[in-house]
Amino acid sequence: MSSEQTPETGGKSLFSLQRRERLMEELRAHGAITVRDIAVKLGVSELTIRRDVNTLADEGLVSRVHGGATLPSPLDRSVAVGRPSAHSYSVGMVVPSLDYYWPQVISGARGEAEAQNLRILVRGSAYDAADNRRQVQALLDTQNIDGLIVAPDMGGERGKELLRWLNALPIPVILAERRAPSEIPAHRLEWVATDHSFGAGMAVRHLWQEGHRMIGCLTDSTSPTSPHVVRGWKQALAALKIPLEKSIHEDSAKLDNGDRAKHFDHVLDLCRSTGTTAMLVHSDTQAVAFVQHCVDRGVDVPGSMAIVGYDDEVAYLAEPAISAVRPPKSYVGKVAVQLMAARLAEGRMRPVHRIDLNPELIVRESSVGAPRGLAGVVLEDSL
Amino acid sequence: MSSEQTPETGGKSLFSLQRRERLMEELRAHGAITVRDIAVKLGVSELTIRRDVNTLADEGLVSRVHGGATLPSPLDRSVAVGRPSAHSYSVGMVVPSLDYYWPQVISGARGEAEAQNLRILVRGSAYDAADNRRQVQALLDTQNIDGLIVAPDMGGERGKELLRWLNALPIPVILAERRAPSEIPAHRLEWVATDHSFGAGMAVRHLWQEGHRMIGCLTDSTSPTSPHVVRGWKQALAALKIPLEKSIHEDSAKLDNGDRAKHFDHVLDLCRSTGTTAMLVHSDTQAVAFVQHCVDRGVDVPGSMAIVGYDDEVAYLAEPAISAVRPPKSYVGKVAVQLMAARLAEGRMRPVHRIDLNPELIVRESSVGAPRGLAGVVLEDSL
DNA sequence: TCTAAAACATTCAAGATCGAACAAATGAGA
DNA sequence: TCTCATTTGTTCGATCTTGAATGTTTTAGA
Repeated sequence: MSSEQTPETGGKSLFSLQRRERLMEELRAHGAITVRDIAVKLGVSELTIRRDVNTLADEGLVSRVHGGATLPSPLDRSVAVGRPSAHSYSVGMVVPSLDYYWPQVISGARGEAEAQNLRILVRGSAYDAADNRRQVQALLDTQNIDGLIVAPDMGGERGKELLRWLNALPIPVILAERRAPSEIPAHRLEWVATDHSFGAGMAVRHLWQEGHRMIGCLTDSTSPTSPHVVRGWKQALAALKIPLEKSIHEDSAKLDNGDRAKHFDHVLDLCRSTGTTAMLVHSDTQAVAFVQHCVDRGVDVPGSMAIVGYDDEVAYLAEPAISAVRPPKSYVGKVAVQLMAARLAEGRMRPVHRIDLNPELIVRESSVGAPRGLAGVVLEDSL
Repeated sequence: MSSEQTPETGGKSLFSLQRRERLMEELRAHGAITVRDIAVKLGVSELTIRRDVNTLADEGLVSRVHGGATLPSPLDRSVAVGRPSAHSYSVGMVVPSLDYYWPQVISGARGEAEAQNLRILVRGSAYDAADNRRQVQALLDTQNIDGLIVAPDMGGERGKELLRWLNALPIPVILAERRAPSEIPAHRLEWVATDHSFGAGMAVRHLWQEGHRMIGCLTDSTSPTSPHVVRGWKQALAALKIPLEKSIHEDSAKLDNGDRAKHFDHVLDLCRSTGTTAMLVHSDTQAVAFVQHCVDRGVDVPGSMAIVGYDDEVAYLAEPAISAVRPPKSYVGKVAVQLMAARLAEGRMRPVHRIDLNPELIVRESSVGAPRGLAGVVLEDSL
């Protein structure tokens, strides 16, 4: 074959940088290269390739071996020794609220950051993609950020666009309490998120075990976690063969106090007519309000109506104390920082990690004991 | 298999560094090696292996024994210098194969175990729930296990029963490359698994970007990972709006050599009639066979048929070298041990972690360049 | 304890690879 | 266009890696 001599470069010589890039490509494809093969392939002398290999080896990008080069190996003493990486990094953190939920996440992150010798720069944002991006950009511009932990708003096309932008940033990005949907190929994004769906399922199964056979769900559709809670509730119903179409699913997101009371009465009516004896209530603040309403209406909790709150900020304050699903907020922050530290230390070779954390079910008084049913209870004047 | 003499490097010789890496891998996978076995396996003389062992022993990475080498042992006077070596915990590990896939997982686990000062006890099992349970029970009975890493068979009712049993064990249990289905409430089980579905999607999107518009899938239905690969393939097709019902999905699991050739011809016929110009082939061994078949039939790879293999054990040996999705096997083991160490250290307060790792796409020659189509290619006599 | 087989160390040689020195070519800037 | 700095190529002796040959040590079994 006459063409055997022809290098693939088609006669044009490459600059050394391009050549080294090619060399690394071959290396990534085959794991190892011989000086001879590459020299022939690129149409340059072996000595040139050897010099390239030396350069790359000095930067720690390859391991030199007699006859060629391999991907950096831990057995290669030249790279193995000099990497204690005492270098300290700065990590930006953008969260959608500094009042609710996120303080504990931040606190977990700060604690771990201290252990990992990282600096954390926190910025609050709104539940809004445009503002998320503004805040991230501000961190990138003014601070010297080595990595980013962020909980972006993912609604609509703007959310997807934001995710694509985050995925393309030159620094590692870790989502907190968010997951990129699989249809957008954010192949570099890592995340750590609570499995709210699992948490909801746990609550439903707990209520089932206490003897409840119709279990409803009250949600707050304004919260980003709400869809996951609903999904978990539905899956659990399906697994327990509770008919979904007969089960109560109400939303009292945007109601003010007066309307809320009316809505709660409506819910109690529905419970009575469907035989529902237990409710999963998303956001424990709302659960507190609902329990209060039940007590006001003479509905015994948990006797006539068992309640599990989703989230555990204030659930213990109610009378009776409310059982609640508690997301591992501080661990979300902690694990995010662990991921970031490992990513910064290990670089690209480390595979993308995506972590689910399970919440915990805290059983208090509002959900224990067999159901007595609501049938005999009359609103307005019980007994 | 033609001859057991054939080294598995397929004739390509390795550099010394790669050989030593392989040696360490075998060592971590099996605990001990004989000079002879490795020499045969890598196709070099025993003397060479002995020299490698000496080199590694000088660095304290192995302990020399008559006939081979073992992992560094505290009994070995030459390494006994600065070792606290009081193993805090023992972790059992039960995997379904010691020949395929799992050696690298075990190697990663052992490497991390050393860093975490844990002891790992490995047992091979069959791809069978009953045997899994037997092996776990044996570890529980005879060794003093503080934790368990296991890759159980999850098929059928027996698989579910096994998971429930594992979930109820008094020690922490971590699944490797397995996920408990959400319908069984294994609320204590943690896991680390490769997101094969993501990997398949990555391959499809890569082929799409290279210009392919009909992308088929060849699977091996006997493998537990196969369903995930197929799911990822289907999802990616849907996302790219490739009609699933017109796309090729064939299985050549239980075919012997002659039938396989026929089946491959059948597949090529289908490709021609559907306009399919690219295939995702599960298990890279099968991908190698398929590429070989294409070359034999005068079908140009990648010009007329682009191929991406799933898994990356031997893909680089084919001619042309096959692009492949590479699961992060050693990280699966490594992360499992990290999870276990943290669990043993922190106890019940730590939330349950469930980790997905993304595979990597290694682009080689078999998938690059725009498709030319199969239309003009005639089987049996090209040109 | 003794013996045979296997494993090991040592030496040497062949072949390949490497690197120093110098020459030639190339590209950027005056 | 010319010059200088940088990159690349050639030559050749030095160095590295591997394997065969040979003698010594270790191991397992009688």
